[in-house]
Amino acid sequence: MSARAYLVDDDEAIRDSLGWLLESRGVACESYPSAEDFLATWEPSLAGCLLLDIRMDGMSGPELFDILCERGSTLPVIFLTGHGDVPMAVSALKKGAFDFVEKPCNDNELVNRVIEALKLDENRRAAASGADSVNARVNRLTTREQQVMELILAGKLNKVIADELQISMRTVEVHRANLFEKMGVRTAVELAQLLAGKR
Amino acid sequence: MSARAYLVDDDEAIRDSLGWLLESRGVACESYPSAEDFLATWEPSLAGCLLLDIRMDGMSGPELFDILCERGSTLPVIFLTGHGDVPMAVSALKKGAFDFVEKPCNDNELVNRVIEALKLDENRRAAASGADSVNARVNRLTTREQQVMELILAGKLNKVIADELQISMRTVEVHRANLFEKMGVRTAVELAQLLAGKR
DNA sequence: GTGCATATTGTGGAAATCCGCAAGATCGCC
DNA sequence: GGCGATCTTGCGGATTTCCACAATATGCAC
Repeated sequence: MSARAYLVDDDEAIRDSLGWLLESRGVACESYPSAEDFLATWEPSLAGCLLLDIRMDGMSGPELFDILCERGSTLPVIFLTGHGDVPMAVSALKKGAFDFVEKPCNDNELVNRVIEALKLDENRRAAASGADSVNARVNRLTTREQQVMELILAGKLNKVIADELQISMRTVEVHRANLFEKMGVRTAVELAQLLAGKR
Repeated sequence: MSARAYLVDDDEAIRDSLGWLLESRGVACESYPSAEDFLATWEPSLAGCLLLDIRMDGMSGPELFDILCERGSTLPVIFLTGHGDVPMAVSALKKGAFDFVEKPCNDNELVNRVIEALKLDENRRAAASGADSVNARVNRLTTREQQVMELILAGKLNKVIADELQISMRTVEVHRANLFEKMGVRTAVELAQLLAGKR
């Protein structure tokens, strides 16, 4: 499923006009008539951004946003509202909403925001995939190799590691070489930088 | 100068009442009748938070905020406004304002926000001082030592470093030992972790 | 000129790392 | 029982690091 704008609004006229606007600017778009409908479809891999009406029958926009956040969604959310409400805007933005715009709004502005949001999501996913590949590599390490890695990252010498793990230095050397191989690094420094901030 | 709430509002009545409210809750407070007055006093070392009225004679709150941001201020800013304006709230928060509250507002709420803002600033400064101490140490390194450090962080062996810098291995060893000493680390791994994310 | 910081190099030895070669033990799975 | 993954160890040599001792050169500031 490629990246697209997910539009959630209970007003069919708005879904149609906004959907047409976005498509006409080259932004793929998918519409949902209720928060519940979108929530049923949502999964963490959905990429793109979310255009969310505030007031809807059933679940409100902010309620959906809260639930998605709890479930680990990082989808940038642009709130749409017909009735200006400062506290709600403040609350939404402080919770991490991408934007909060009042209807009616300038078409160009809105499309630009959507494009910005799509770009943000793309960048985030690119960064996360890097982290994932590192995690995947860490998980391929055997238990012993992970233990040795911890001690290497603590800056300890092989002899000290051998002592702490109650094994011979030679064994430590073997684990060390194997885990470097698996992690795709050639020195302890590279390893430290690869895992910077991950422990 | 200890941390405090800086209150900027052109309405003397509000300065007095808000100042009294904050003081009565144990929050040190300092008032300014105009954005220009505060700007004249401001310096990067000012710690605490800023309570900023939107509409004022002369420079407006958002204008002051923009200028402070340009000058590198990290002071959390709470905007105060009497006339709800969603686009302005959105703009302020997206630029990094801490909060945006409408007057009149609940006293307890406001004091709580101020306390949160003060805590945020304190945490930020604590984190920054750690980073600063690292930067200070880096700055104490000589040019050559910094060059050698870069290459060490690139995971290169002393012999390679010697080759690239066109100096003897022995000299690299000397620089290496000296910079480790100055940076307060004992291994290249510790060095890499100390500078994680800083280059 | 003197003094200080910086940069440079050499010698030589102790300590540590890196690595190929070889091999034994355990454990779970088919 | 056999196979594969994992953990383990030893030997020996090449390579690298670490460091004390010793020394020369340059440039800047007082």
